[in-house]
Amino acid sequence: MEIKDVINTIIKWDCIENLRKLPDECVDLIFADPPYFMQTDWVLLRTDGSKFNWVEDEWDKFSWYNEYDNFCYQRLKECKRIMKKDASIWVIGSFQNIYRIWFIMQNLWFWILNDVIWDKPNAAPNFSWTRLQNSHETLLWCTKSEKSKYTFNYKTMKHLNGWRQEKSVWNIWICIWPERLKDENWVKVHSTQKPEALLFNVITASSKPWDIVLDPFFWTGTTWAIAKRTGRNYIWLEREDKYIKAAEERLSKIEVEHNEVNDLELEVKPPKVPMDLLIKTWYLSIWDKLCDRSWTEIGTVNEKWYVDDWEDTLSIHKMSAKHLWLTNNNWRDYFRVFKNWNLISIDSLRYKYIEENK
Amino acid sequence: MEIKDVINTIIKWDCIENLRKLPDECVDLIFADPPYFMQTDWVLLRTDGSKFNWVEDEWDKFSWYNEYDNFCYQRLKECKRIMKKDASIWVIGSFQNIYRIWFIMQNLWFWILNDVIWDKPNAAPNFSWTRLQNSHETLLWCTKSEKSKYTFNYKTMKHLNGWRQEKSVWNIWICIWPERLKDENWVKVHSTQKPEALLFNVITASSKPWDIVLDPFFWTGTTWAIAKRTGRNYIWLEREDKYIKAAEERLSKIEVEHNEVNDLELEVKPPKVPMDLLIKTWYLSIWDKLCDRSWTEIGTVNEKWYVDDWEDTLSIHKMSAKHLWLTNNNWRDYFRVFKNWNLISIDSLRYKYIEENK
DNA sequence: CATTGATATGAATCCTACG
DNA sequence: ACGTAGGATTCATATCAAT
Repeated sequence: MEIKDVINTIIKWDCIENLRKLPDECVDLIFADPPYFMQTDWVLLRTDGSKFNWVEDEWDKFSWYNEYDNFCYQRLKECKRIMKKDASIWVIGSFQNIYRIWFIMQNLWFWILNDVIWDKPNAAPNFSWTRLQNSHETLLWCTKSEKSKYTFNYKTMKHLNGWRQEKSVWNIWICIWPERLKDENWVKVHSTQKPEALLFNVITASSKPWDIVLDPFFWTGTTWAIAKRTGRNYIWLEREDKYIKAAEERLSKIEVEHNEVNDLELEVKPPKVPMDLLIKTWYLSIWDKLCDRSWTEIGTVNEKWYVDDWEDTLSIHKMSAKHLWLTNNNWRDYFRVFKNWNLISIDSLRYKYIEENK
Repeated sequence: MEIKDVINTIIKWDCIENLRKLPDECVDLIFADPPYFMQTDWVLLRTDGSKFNWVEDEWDKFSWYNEYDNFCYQRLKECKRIMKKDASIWVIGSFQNIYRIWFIMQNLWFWILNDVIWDKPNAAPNFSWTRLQNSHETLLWCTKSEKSKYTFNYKTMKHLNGWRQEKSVWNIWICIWPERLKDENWVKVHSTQKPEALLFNVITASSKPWDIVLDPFFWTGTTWAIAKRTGRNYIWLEREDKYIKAAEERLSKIEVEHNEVNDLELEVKPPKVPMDLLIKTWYLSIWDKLCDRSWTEIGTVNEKWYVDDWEDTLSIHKMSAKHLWLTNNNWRDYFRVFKNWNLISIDSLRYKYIEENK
């Protein structure tokens, strides 16, 4: 089976068997929403006597931890296999399952980047008064290995968060009508439909346009709806007809939206301005005297862009480290140059270079 | 060793050996703050060249996962032994360790009630644009077994939360000066001092006045400061002199505060006044007509304190269930009695009985 | 005295291209 | 793969000095 056969189409199949048919290292992002394993054999009543519609679907009936562990292990193992080298995976769960899941994932040598809390301001209340209202779920954001050069769109997320860096706690409303899918009898199609805002955050934070996104569990297609809208590709594994029908209808209404967020226009990396460039362009001259910020003379820049003090010739980092009594130093703002009767930091020369050479 | 020898005093000892000396089933509440097993073996400098100080203490050094797992397992096992039958335990951690901790606790057959997120609005930022800012920690609230009749002060927590149900996400500031303890050189005494607000929530939610509170790890005594102030007893295990000194000084300044929260005055349970008592004392009469809240007559109370409708004789719960088309019902407020030309709920008769027969 | 600006700091698996 | 050198970066809050 090849990627071109499965991309951007809906294919009805059983999850695990066909996951196994996908080629190695073929997807960039996985969003996995395994069943939650809630052990609710009892009927939970509201205090007014009406029945609370709990998760009671057939897929949530696992009689043993072992069975659940094995279920997740098999799928997560396949996920790891089909992930590209630098892909990342998000797994969502609650206290009933997420701790077991991360234990399984650690055994598979996934590497965790963050555990993210989905804080639900409008979560269902606790009717029994016996515990705290369970108002959050947990997402694990992991890479295939410690060495992965994963995608993280820092600036885009910062932009979406009012220009402050995005935190590990996300305040997002749970899915309600009209976003919530209902069937012809006005019954919700799926008991754990995830809100679009959550998937939007996941996809925006950790994927690029044209990346291939996969959801290995068989839900309502929120993942693919957002993947399509944000201009990502998707592989769609779906098992049950009723879900396929709802999702197809939903997807047909969605068009790709091009904008600065979806197209990652904010992710321009700042240019690096190395010492030799500053010297070549005469922002810094060989034999310029370097001082620290209190006008103490340290040394001069030589023709190899190293710094000479009275006894050593060292890289700019090693030299600042030496004078700070450290073994290494990355303090970019340590050195000053005497120019126009002022002390100017090398960093400000870099900014000047960038400003004047746009 | 007996409880009377260790209660409300500071005892210098090595943690695990002396935990083993405590008798079985002697504490009501445990707050455990194990080392987080941070694997930070590099140096991070701020942009001004200063060093970012994170946890580098010896107590967080473990050779590998199994050593850490064993460390936690030994202590949590002892915790379970010394917990009273209905005691509960809170364990705090972050993604580096909390998933391993819960795996260990599941193997010890602890029963989880909630995982609580401590959302830190003023957490340290992420300096390097590589991940989301890690702005939370996780607490696991567990009982010794599924059958525990643990303490949960629902109404008190609701009161503290603006009369809304307390959630599983707590927004609490990290501990800063002046709350943060400093030594004579103005250096923080401990790298991981927990804020008092967090401990206050834990103790208030899950313990009663005079309960015995234990913290099996050797920190700055925030747990005991709050335990003392809220009128709980404590057992204090401490290892290092510098921590003992700081904590003793801190504790000497604290006095028990009596108020409606600490004394749980809001936790008045709905009165348990059985039907027969209401009838014996003439708050309710045999043959009184029972209605629902819309004046529809349901039936009458008979001499055996059951309810007769036109066809059945059932307990008060089964009867309300029948009329609500349910298999069972615990809605205490369903039935009304026609008295003085008003409909009065049976519950309000119970309150009246309690009020007039104190 | 009020306001402003510089400085300090907190349980964080926190860089990357090149040779 | 690994070592090395060079370059880029943070948020909320509190304190304290300066204006």
